[in-house]
Amino acid sequence: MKEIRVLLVDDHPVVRAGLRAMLTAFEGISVAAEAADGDAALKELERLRILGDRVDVVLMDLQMGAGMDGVTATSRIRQLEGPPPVLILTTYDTDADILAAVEAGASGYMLKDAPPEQIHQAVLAAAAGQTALAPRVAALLMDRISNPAPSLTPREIQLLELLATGLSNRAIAKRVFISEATVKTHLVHIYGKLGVDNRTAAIAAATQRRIIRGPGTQG
Amino acid sequence: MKEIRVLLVDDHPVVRAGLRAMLTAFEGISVAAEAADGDAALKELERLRILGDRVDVVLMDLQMGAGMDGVTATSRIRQLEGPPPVLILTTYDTDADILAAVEAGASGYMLKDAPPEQIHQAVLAAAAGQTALAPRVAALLMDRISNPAPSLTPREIQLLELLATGLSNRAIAKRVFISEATVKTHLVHIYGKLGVDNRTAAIAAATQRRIIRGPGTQG
DNA sequence: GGTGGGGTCAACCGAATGGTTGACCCGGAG
DNA sequence: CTCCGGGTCAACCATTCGGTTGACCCCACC
Repeated sequence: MKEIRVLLVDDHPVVRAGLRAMLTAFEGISVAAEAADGDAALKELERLRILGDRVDVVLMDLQMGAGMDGVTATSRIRQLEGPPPVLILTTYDTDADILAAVEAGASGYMLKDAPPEQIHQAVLAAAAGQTALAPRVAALLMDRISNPAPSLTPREIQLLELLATGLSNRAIAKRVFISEATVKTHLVHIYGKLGVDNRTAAIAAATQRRIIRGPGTQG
Repeated sequence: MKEIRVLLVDDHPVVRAGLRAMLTAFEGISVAAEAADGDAALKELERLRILGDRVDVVLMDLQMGAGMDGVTATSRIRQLEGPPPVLILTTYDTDADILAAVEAGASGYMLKDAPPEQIHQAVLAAAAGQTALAPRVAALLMDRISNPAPSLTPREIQLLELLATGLSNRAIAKRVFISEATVKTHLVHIYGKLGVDNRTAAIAAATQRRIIRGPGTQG
């Protein structure tokens, strides 16, 4: 049986070391290379391709402090010729992350607190071209299918972002050159789509669903 | 020179494996035991004590999915007789977290994305009874000293966090078993300290200054 | 034994927000 | 062409929020 060669992508050296130790403890798995962000991952893939080295699975973290984030890295990788399956291994099971990753072409989604054997199985499944979802993630996806995603208009998202900066309705109105009445109209629509009934809850909901970046979340 | 014996406390098997691999790669450091949460950590310390085993440093994650969280675990450990120094190793550099950890008796605060050598040095420093702060954390503290610290009370921070989840004054009042009037009083104090004049701006300001984590940023 | 800070609460008022209805314009889909 | 959705605006009203004043309790500190 061929050995499965894995590319680790995570910005934490600690986690990379952990994955390396954990995976190499299993028979038939080796770590081809490591990368700290999406850019480095793509370069590593290119480098290994030139060397004629095989990469059977990319193990990717979604949250990365600097550099290309996991979702865009995933989609970039999937746009290569004969791309390796990308298995997401992340800390959070929050909503939009998962959808974004799946849309980007991820073939699996595991959580970091999973026991080693589960991660092992997921890597095997991914290498075999199958899909591997953590139970919690699977449940979340099912939930999301039943609950249709609210699609906000660009204008609504714009107002939502201004909202999150702490501006009042009047201030928002001045900022985008519309009347306060219009701002309120938009907000009502936004509340309806997000299933909330006040501005702070809207910010919380929108941030949670990654519709906007949280207040103060710069960079 | 005596070998430094470390107790790892982290709910992620991956991270524990990583720390183990990373630390044991250095001379003079060994991993005495591992624990997945605060409860287990205390039990491990007790068990090792009975066995006559030494623990020179506790390496503790703050965020733990289930079981006792890192801050209370830290204070519990520091209440033991001849307690080992507790070195916090976590993902976030939020103010509230850091302050709480320091108050609980942590002797260091490192971030998980730190390079191995930095973590190594921090463990050595902690074992020697010194304080070790990640550069980013140290910078944050310095910044806090120069910048007239808004110095919110724990209660105010608590309300601020609830505020950020989108709760109304009444809902917050119910949640913490106080009257709506009291909530308003606290909010007025918070607005004053943050230099804002409404709740959304307070959330934005508090998030920006890392007094709280942004809405939807659960971990 | 004050003094002060933190936490609690009530009553009050003006301002802002939430929510509704109805209306107009415009551009693209059918 | 008609219909519909997005965007704009006005008027209205109930509710909530923002802010003040004054008060009480408790506890740590001097």
